[in-house]
Amino acid sequence: MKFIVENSDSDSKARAGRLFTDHGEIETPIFMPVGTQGTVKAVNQTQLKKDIDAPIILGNTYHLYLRPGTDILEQAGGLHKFINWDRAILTDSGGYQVFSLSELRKLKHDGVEFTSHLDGSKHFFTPEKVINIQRSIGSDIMMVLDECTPYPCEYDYAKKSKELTSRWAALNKEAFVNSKPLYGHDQFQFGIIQGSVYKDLREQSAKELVELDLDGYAIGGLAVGEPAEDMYDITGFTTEFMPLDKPRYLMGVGRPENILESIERGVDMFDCVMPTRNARNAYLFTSQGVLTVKNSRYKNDFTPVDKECDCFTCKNYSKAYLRHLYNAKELLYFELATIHNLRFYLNLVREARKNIIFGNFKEWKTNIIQKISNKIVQED
RNA sequence: GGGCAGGCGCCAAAGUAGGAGAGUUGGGGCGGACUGUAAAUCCGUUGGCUAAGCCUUAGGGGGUUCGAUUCCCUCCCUGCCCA
Repeated sequence: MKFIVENSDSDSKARAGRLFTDHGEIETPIFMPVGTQGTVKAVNQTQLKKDIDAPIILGNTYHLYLRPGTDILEQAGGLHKFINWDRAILTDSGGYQVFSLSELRKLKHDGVEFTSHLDGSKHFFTPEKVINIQRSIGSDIMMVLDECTPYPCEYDYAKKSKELTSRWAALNKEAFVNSKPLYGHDQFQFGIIQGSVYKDLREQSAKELVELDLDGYAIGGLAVGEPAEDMYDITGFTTEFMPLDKPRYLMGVGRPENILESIERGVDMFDCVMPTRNARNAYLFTSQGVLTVKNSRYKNDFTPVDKECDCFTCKNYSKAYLRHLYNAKELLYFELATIHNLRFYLNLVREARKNIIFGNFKEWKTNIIQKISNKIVQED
């Protein structure tokens, strides 16, 4: 995989890079909208391109495997064709479902057994199987199977889990080498560094994965309930052991301020359900702070969600209208709110990139975080 | 005009063969949470006050009773049926 670091910030580890895939270039730092089931909830692919301008989105191996299933995906010619998306796709392996569906799975030495949340059927995921499914999906970036540990996590468990993840990663690599893309475009594979909040485990995990010479490396198992300071600390510590010339992906993160702090610590890629899920739950991000648009104080506020925002929603509609749509349970609400939040996230990382290139990332970051992380209480 | 069935908190209802209590369930309102999505979900709250207590409340008024949302009388209102 070709990845070039174009510019590094002088007084932090922040970098501006460019990632090349057969489905387009991705300027980093980047935020990748989550589209678990082959759709970023509430918005369509044209909106993702035109209104949000996302160069890459996520899909999920576990969910797509259960439904529609690999046979349908293969008949469709892969996920890109199936969902009519010609930009990049990264698929998570199902490792997060090991965590989030913990009551429905059993961890084994060689894989994980899931009880489908859809119909109760049993399925067994191994590193090899996860690669094969992702071959059927045809994602540009495939993630290795891992265990995303919960928080808090005992040291001994974190150690065992990290060992499991490293062992699986080697098997992933083997399956990767022994298989081929199905649809004529290249696919790459990222490893996932685990180790909970324990630095020695993080270091070992990073080294073990780097040894496998994968196309990129992710930091997993963070943003699962630990204090933000721990997340920053572990992130900054872990990137020290990640190759400079490969993309670094912090999985599942996060709030806008989390992303900026992690960019400072050397991370290039992010994903999170927060902008999409929170949009659906009336929580909107703006340049002046966060707001809950369902609150009664907005019932006659006919100004845009964010005066400084250039998104379709802010250019055309008011907070009062969004609040009305939300309260009336109108479907247009989800679309407008999701467009706004995703545009905000993508604009934020684009701005971060500019400021890294300008060389004043840290100063910009400090100022912007102060503005965007407060809760708007007064009318602005 | 007559008969029958009803009127319970913002709304719609449940319940009470008289007995704990501003009191059940939905909805609505209000507030909060959400971090590699089992999430258009979940949680809290929703009479008043001089608030670990007190006051006022089940269509209005009156009665029986130690005690009434529940029983009786009367008036008002709603729905259905008959003239």
